[in-house]
Amino acid sequence: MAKEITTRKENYSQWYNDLVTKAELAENSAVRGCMVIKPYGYAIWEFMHDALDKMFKATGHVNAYFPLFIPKSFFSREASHVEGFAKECAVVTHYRLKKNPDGPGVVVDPEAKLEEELIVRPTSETIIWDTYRNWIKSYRDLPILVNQWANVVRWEMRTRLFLRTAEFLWQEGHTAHATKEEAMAEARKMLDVYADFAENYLALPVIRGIKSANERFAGAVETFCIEAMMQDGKALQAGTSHFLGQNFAKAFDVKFLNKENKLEHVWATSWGVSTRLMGALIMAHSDDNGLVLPPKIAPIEVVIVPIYKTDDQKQQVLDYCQTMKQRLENKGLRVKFDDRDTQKPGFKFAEWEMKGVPVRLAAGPRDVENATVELARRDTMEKNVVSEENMENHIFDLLDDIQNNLFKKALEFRQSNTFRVDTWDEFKTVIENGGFAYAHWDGTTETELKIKEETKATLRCIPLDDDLEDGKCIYSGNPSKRRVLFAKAY
RNA sequence: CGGGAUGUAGCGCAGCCCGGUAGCGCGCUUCGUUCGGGACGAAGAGGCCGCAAGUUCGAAUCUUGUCAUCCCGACCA
Repeated sequence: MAKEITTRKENYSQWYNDLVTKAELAENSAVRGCMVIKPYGYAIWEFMHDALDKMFKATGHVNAYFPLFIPKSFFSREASHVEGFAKECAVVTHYRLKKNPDGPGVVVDPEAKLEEELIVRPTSETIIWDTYRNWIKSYRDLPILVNQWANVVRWEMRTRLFLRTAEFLWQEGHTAHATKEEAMAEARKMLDVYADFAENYLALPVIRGIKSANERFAGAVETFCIEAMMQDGKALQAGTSHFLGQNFAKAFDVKFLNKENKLEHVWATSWGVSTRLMGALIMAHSDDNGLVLPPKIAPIEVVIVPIYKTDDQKQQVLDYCQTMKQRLENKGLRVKFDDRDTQKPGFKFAEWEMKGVPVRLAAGPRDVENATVELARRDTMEKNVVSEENMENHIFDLLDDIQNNLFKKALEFRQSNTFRVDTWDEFKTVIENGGFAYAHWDGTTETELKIKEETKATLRCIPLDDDLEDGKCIYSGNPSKRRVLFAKAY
């Protein structure tokens, strides 16, 4: 059923390499799984960054920046948090190199050992909460609504480009509130922001839900998430928003005087999305011709390809295309005029398709003569010749239509691979074929782990918008109040 | 860290079993013909065959070690 679009070489190498490559660090280096994001790939990230940043600001947040290095002692404070990250931290132990006394090159200067090791941030909760202690004294200082755009390092055992790299780019929001209700509302609000972004910008339908205790973020009281289905039927967690309760405030001793003049710990949230979203985008929409980008985050919305034979034609056609480019840019569109003389039109068509450009405008002598242009859309590969008079409107319509169509297609795909299952056999079949299974679960971690062990399916989330319904656990047969979402995941 | 596989030109790979001067496709360079869907012909450039030791007159090929990568587990956004 589901087409497999993976990060395997044989399937993606040609176009995928335009976006990203695995970093080739020093020979024999233990640093593995770092990625180089190439300019075209980075441009896509920038569009995500800009759109999200606007949404954060529209919801009252501001940006700040905290240090890359975190003293080791900070990690000893919140027990479950440190446990969650301890196994994947890069540790700085020295601060100086010196010339190798026994040969060429440099060695670590043993004299320059740090008294306290520094941890390269795997996430910034600890250093931010240490800082918040000094910022927060009174209820008048609250709420603090701060976001940070940064890189983080997690020393994963096994890496995969975009989905799980040793270093990745992300944003992390860290907020502090006077009341539990306000913090909870913030965590929910940011989940909605992510869902809105995924669906309206990335054309990626998502399911909002709550993580089970087992899948919860280390140190959180409640973890909300959005889950998306990729084209092979597997689930990808596209974003998380955590209600941290007072855990970090207690660990870092962040207290404020409330209106009743009583000392109280603050309530917290944190939320983040990463360059993993690019992986989601690729795996959700791409086809055998390469990348397919939703117009709203396509670095190039329209590419113009001229077609000509003779020199006379060339000049005419180039002038014609130049006019089209100007007209489209005047309308605020992101346009690329591919006037390279070194490639043939057919080559250019294929190349821009590979890069996912939503709309292609081609024009040759025939079009100049008839005052037309040829418009091709990336998602369906349909072509149409239209009069140049209304070409702007046609293109706006096309861009809208592509954006909507990509979402619709992804949604229909997800729906046709999502099943409500009531027997263990059905459950296993759905999971094996790759798909989402809504099933009853008895609410215990023990059952969750056993299901994982036997089927590789993980409990993706307890959906927020699911109706309550009495039933029996798919595995244990114990009573259950609602269905939860199971799937194989990346 | 366990199990499996791989490492040869920028990319994708053959050659290894059975040792004897390094091959193919794509890409790249030059010239010509082409140009409305990845053009064709001719001529070129490009390799410490992952690294190290060993066996041998001789190693991409055999042996040992080592490093790295990929896949499957455990871990994770």
